[in-house]
Amino acid sequence: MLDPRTVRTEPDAVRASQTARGADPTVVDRYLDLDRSRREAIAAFEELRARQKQLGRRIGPAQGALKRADAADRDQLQREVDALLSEAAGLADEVKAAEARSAALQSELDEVALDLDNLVDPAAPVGGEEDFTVITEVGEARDFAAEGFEPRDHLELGSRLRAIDVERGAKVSGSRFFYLTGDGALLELALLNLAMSLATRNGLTPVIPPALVNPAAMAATGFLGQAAENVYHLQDDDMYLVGTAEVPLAGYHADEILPAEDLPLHYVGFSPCFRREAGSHGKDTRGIIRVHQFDKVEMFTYCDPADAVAEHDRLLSWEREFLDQLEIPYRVIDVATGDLGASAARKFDIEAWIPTQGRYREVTSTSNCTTFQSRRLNTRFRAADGTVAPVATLNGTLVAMPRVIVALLENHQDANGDVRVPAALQPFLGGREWLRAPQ
RNA sequence: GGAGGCGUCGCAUAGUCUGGUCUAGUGCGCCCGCCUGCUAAGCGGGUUGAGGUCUCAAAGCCUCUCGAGGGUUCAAAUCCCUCCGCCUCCGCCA
Repeated sequence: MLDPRTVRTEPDAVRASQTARGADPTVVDRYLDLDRSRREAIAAFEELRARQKQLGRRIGPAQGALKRADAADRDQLQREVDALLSEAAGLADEVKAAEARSAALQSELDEVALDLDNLVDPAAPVGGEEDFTVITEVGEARDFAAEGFEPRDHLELGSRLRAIDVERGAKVSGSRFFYLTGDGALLELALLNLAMSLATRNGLTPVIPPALVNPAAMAATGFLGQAAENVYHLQDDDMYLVGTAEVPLAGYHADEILPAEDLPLHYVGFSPCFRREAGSHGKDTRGIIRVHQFDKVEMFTYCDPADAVAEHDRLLSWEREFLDQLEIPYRVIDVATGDLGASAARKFDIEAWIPTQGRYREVTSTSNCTTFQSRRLNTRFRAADGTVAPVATLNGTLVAMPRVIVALLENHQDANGDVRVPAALQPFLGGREWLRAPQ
């Protein structure tokens, strides 16, 4: 949700931002029209309501006087009370009508406001999905030809190691489900522990949140908008399965005013993630690149909006630190305006090199949502001078398990199909240097 | 799943039975000022959030806000309904 004052005072900037995203800029004008009508309706209602209150305050005393009155005064007072009551009754109807009109315009405005995406950061590259800019490339893709063997893909490696089982996943749950077994299961736990130790060393607070949330939490994070078709909904209980820990971490401080001295707040949540993957039939059908359920470690920051850009860089640096430790080649891209998602002003993706695909694939993503998300969540902070204002929120992936496992297996395989364990991960795998197929 | 109790402006509490004098009182905490070698005490004032209006801005004025949403009424913290949360007891259960 944008600040209404921004739309009012800088409509051109909002239009330009919408255009950069490939979204509709004329929403701004519909918004401004409705906003004007709404404010007129509020003024009309409040004026009537004030009159009603003034009138109402005279009724009690008048009735009291009537009760105590002598017979002589009674008729006169009775007439006065009756007059007051009938005037108040008429006014009550007007108030009710004016209030209804004002409420109707408010909800219309709220509806239109949903079509206004966050203002893009001027630093973000303008364009569509393909117009990202590459910020940096780290590490080098192995030359398997020079090493004299053809790399196996993650599913082949995972099956050989008895680490990944998609057949039984499909048997029990359907396509896009999988089991991690043996070293596969241990590998996820090792990645989790490495991530958590890195996060706590950097001062983040670990959180294990609920993965099932109510409609308010889901809506406030914006996932019931265009992403709604990818969200699992439990009809009987009207609950949603989260697609990321961002949802419960964002909802954590909803409707709160945080003391400025507590900021920035850094959380790191570990949760299962559920995604329906509607509309991606036929895409990434092999292996565990795209699945309906996986586990993820997600960072979430609440901060003073003035610090948001610096905090965004911190999240990115923590993501990079993690991949550096896994010795996986990757590149960092600055996502283009057309591919940001409604909440983000700017987004950096880290893409790991996947040898058997011969290209980079997204493994983590970090977004600066500025105050867009917090306005809907109603999460604010009290500055030193006592003023209250929306906080900025940012999120970033530390580990999305399946994709990191894919990158790890493929990049660290040897000619036999065994997989080298990077040094940083060894302490979390009982000191083992290799994952080898069981006999 | 069943029965009962509770939810008030940071915290604690009054008000709800019996609707209007609640423009929500009081204590504590916090902030400002006075007083004072300093500190404490004492004295005075302030202290929810949102929206609207006015304004360069502020002050001011108005409306809403007593867990949430509806209803009754000229008028709701107060009466009625639904929902949410917490507590106690019973049942079931990892």
